[in-house]
Amino acid sequence: MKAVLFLALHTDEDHKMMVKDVYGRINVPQSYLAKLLQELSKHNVISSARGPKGGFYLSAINKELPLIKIVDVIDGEQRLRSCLLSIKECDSENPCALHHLVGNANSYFIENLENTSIADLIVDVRDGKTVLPL
Amino acid sequence: MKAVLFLALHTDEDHKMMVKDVYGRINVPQSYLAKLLQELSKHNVISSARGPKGGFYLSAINKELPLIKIVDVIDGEQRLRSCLLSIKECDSENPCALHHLVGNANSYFIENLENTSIADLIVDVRDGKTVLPL
DNA sequence: GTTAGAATATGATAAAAATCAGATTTAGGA
DNA sequence: TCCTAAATCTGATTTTTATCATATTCTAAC
Repeated sequence: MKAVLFLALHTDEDHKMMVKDVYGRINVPQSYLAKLLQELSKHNVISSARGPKGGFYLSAINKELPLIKIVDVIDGEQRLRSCLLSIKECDSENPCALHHLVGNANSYFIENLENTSIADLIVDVRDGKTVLPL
Repeated sequence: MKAVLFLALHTDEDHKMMVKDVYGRINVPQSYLAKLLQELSKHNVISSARGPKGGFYLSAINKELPLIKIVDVIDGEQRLRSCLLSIKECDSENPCALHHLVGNANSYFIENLENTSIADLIVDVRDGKTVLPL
């Protein structure tokens, strides 16, 4: 997530960045970051170009993607969507014991991830409304 | 969490249960469950008695404990309380890029864990309002 | 075309979390 | 008092996740 936002902030089709120029800026080990970015690239969440002048970057299309894409690719679609007690049939009709504790908090969060694009976030960062450190 | 709720439902000072009678009911490996229960017992979230006629159980006092205690003992206090981007200084004054996506969803959840006791949950289970399977 | 610089692919290692196993302590009952 | 049944303690093993290393493929520029 940090890496994608960082790339969104600093790259586009004409300005790419290599892993070795990113990992130090966001405090993520180089090799791990490389694997994550490759995974995101493979699933077309971010873009990449090989060879000299190559690197990772976010195209205009990439930047319009909802944030949930990043989560789904890296952590899997179940990560945010499964019941707290891992009960398959848990829903508002047949709620598990913890269901009401979450209430709509989780779906609220998921919907935000679905309705917010990468571009939306960097607007706020550029405006100084939010921060993206380390 | 499942184990504690299960114990809350089936035990008290006069009716204890051993790990071997619990793990199968909640689909948790015996040894892992044993370690978790010992940890909870050590921190007085649940009660235990050694020797014959011994076992784990929830005292009346245990049952009045807020659910957050379980999370804090097992996963640590930071598990639910740290910023999504792991930024130390992230708060509403100085929000990280993802801060508003969570909004009050997380604090809503945490407050529910703080304000709901184990006993509160088993009332609903006993009334058939919620389920506690596997 | 050749070279060099980048991502990509693949598998190995390290660290963390989950799980297992066994020795130790405690307590109830004969 | 002794035996047995339970939790407790400790460390080992397994599994998962994170991290590393390296060979391969692609591509821009000369």
